[in-house]
Amino acid sequence: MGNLALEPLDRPDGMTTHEYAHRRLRQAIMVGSIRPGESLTIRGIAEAMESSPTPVREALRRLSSEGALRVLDNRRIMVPRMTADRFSELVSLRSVLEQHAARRAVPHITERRIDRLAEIDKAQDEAISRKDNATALLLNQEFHRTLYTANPEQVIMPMVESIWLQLGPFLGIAMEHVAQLYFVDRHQEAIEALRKRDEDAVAAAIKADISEGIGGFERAAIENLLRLAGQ
Amino acid sequence: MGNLALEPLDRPDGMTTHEYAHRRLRQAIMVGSIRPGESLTIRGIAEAMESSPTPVREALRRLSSEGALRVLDNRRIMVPRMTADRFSELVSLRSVLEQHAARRAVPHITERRIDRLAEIDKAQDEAISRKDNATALLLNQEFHRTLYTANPEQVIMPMVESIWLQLGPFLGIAMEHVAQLYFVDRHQEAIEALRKRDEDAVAAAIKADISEGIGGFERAAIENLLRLAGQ
DNA sequence: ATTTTCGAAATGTGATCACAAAAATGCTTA
DNA sequence: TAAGCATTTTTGTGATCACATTTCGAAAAT
Repeated sequence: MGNLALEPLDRPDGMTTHEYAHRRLRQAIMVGSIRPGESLTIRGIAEAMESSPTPVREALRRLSSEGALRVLDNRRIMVPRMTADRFSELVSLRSVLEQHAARRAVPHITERRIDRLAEIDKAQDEAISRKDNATALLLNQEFHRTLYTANPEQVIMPMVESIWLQLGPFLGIAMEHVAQLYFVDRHQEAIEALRKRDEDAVAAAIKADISEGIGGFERAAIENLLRLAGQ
Repeated sequence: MGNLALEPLDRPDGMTTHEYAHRRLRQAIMVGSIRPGESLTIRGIAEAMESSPTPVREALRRLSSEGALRVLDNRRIMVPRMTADRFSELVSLRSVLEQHAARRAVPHITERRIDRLAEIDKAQDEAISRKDNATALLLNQEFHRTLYTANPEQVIMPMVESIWLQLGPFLGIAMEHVAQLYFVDRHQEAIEALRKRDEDAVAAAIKADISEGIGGFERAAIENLLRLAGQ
């Protein structure tokens, strides 16, 4: 039904349609432009991106495996609704997972990569100071991703991305209803710990970054926010 | 191509073909009957289970999101090969993830469920004593799953299942080349800790269960095993 | 004997169609 | 006005087909 708010995305040559559909839907879910609870139709998406059901279905299956979508008993597909319990579960898992990812990255980190982290952090600070929440959020993700992908063996990253994707829609709602997002910056602390190759300190910085950042949402605040958004 | 070793699986009424294909392939990968490195073809699978490419493709996309399959640049699909590094990464992540899952389950555990855990553990002991490795492995999974699913909020379990799935093919190889699998039983310890609702003790039991169990594979042993299997 | 080349077969991909189930709509009835 | 019912539309699903790319195998050339 509703005309999806699917911003056209850059599509490199040779990218298959189902991969493109996956990327585009993923992006839309991540920034919260598909509202939780809203149900998606295969034909609707196919029409919106001028393709056909087959590749769209593949994209939807992948996204449901990634936790971004939920398949109901009626086979209807929707973005899962957030609850205070689910939020708490997601945040605590994110903390544990990312601390571990950070620890496993430390032995592989290079000075060059640490420099890149510093640059990303600087760009994020600038985005924050000009109140560009969306960009700041993206740069925050890039900071974390750049750290964890120092580890050449990538089994954790897809799981971290899955958590981000599941938290995304709620953050989208939060950004709509909260005047100014509160950004924490434990990144500098993490960078200093990385220079010393101090695993414990890096993990501690990541833990603080998450618990003081997204983990800072009080239970009552979450329920209030969801009520405001009509969820 | 190779005739897939796809054992027919029970198919409940109303189960869609793509879900059935997913289950069947998943099972085959989990027990290692599809060899790592062997490449799968969509048409081959479709023919083997007497269906058509469309639902098989959906199943394959899900499995690749779950880490069970890897899509190569040539778009060929295969079960990823194990390496000593990947194994270490998987096991350490499994430990962290399952300790956390166990902790989050404790507040929701009931005496009835603890009783069920005791029953599963007993059945596993029996399977071990009659050297039925395959059943023992399955019951071990069921023990862990029964514990973690006490938590009604299920965001961790799919990730744990993903880890198991990625470890599965290697365990299959191990079972072929090792005369007798060494099973640890820290389950009794976990059960006692659960009766006391002692989170730390439960987590410690799970950690020990994993590090002494699958984590007991020495690096050299893994490489040796892989060489034996022609990997 | 090894490498190269060229045609045939196999394969991934995406669009289309038919079918059955589910949802929506409009009408009738209490 | 509200509830029940039948019809129509929408939707998920799975099979089939056409097309482009890749892979494979045999023959030819070095």
